[in-house]
Amino acid sequence: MPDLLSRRELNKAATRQAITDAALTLLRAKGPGNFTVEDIAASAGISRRTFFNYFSSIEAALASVTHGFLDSALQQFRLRPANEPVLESARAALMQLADPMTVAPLAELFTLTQENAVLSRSELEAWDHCTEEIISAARERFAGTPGAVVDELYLRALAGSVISCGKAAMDVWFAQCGADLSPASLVVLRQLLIDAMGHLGSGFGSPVPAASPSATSTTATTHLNKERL
Amino acid sequence: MPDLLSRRELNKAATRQAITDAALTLLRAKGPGNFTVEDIAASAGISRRTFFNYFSSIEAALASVTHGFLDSALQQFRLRPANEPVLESARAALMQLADPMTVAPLAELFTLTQENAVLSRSELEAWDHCTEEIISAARERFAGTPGAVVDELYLRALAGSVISCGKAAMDVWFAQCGADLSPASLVVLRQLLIDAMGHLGSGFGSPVPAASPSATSTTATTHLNKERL
DNA sequence: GAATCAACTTGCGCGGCGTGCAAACTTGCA
DNA sequence: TGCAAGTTTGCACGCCGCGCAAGTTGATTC
Repeated sequence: MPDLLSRRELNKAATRQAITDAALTLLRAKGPGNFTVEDIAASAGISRRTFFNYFSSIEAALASVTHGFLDSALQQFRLRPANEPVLESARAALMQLADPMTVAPLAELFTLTQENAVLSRSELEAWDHCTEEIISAARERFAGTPGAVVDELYLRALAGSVISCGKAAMDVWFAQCGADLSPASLVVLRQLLIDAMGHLGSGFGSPVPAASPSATSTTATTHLNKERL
Repeated sequence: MPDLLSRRELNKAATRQAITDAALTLLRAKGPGNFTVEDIAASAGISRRTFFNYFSSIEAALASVTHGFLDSALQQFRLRPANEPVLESARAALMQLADPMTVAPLAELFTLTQENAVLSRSELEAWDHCTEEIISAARERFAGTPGAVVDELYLRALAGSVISCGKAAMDVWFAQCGADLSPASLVVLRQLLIDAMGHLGSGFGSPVPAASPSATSTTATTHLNKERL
């Protein structure tokens, strides 16, 4: 009993990491769908069977990257003060993650995964899982206020929308910037996240339509977001 | 030669239908994961290989139900006037579908699928696919107005949120009403859809029922508990 | 340290999946 | 009628995902 983390736990964590590393390496080298579990196992120095002790499929192994990202997003969300509006908490939580270290793995996975149906399935699952977690977190928050009846529809609609907007921002970012992780690119990402939350906070009211010539929505919506507080 | 639909097309449609019917029947009888492609093929009177000519997996075959539902939702959406606000179009489109005939298959699939991770994966894919379609539809709509620069973020965030809210309404409905397809239950569903779109349109402004006795959502959901019984 | 037990790894086997291929069979059309 | 194009089917193959039982490794106790 030397450490808080026993040798066993360390080994497991290391193995898990080795698997995802191997999977990512192979994904880079061969492209999606062109390698097998056996390849990953060999590359990670374990048996095929052991792979399945950790992940139920190749996609699951790769999706752990997304899970990691979303988990830390959730962690940030939970750190926000309970009396803060949910939208603002979400915005702040996402903001924390728009730094190179955190975003880089996800960005790479996106670029390697894009245009591949099989893989993106697990990605969808990861985002959905995160939605459920946010629902839980928000429910706990509301449950703190005494006598309140938690409106399940409100919770689920809100959480789902927040996630959708976060995802939309990511999608647009990848479409525009590719795997570019430069500071300028990350500024764009942050702004997209802010804008998306702004749209959501303002009920998708004005921004886009037709005639209005100027206002690329970037500047317009940030203010809206601020007013909503 | 005789018909607009050739014999070939009719046969294909019939086979496709036979497959999904067989899959649903087996799902009802044995539960998710407890039957094979071979079972479906036998039950549909075709070979295992032919099954794979139509669907790439059992889940895909079952998800065709969801696809059908969402496709008709999309069709309704496209029928709305182009100058109408997107949110209103979405609300109206979803409203059209809250009738027994349309909702029944989806409801059953939900109840049979719930609590099963493997199946819900394909469901997620179906919803995601619908999101992409809505993005296309909305883009076309905006592109119709000359000189407009279509804001991709706005589009994707909005479409994703609309779908999320629709899904949230469905989830809450199933959780509360189960597979109940009575008129009263469908009224509840309609109200949930309206409320969800309302939340979205108001930027999720009135946080949570809590103290505020106002608004549609509170009344709708409380009625619901009564009727549930 | 030796004994012990729980946790983890590994090889094996098995049924099922998804697909390329080539040989039948069906439909559309001249 | 006969040919061209489209469909179904059986076969074979590699891979997947998991149960099982036998090893191996890490922690605990005396």
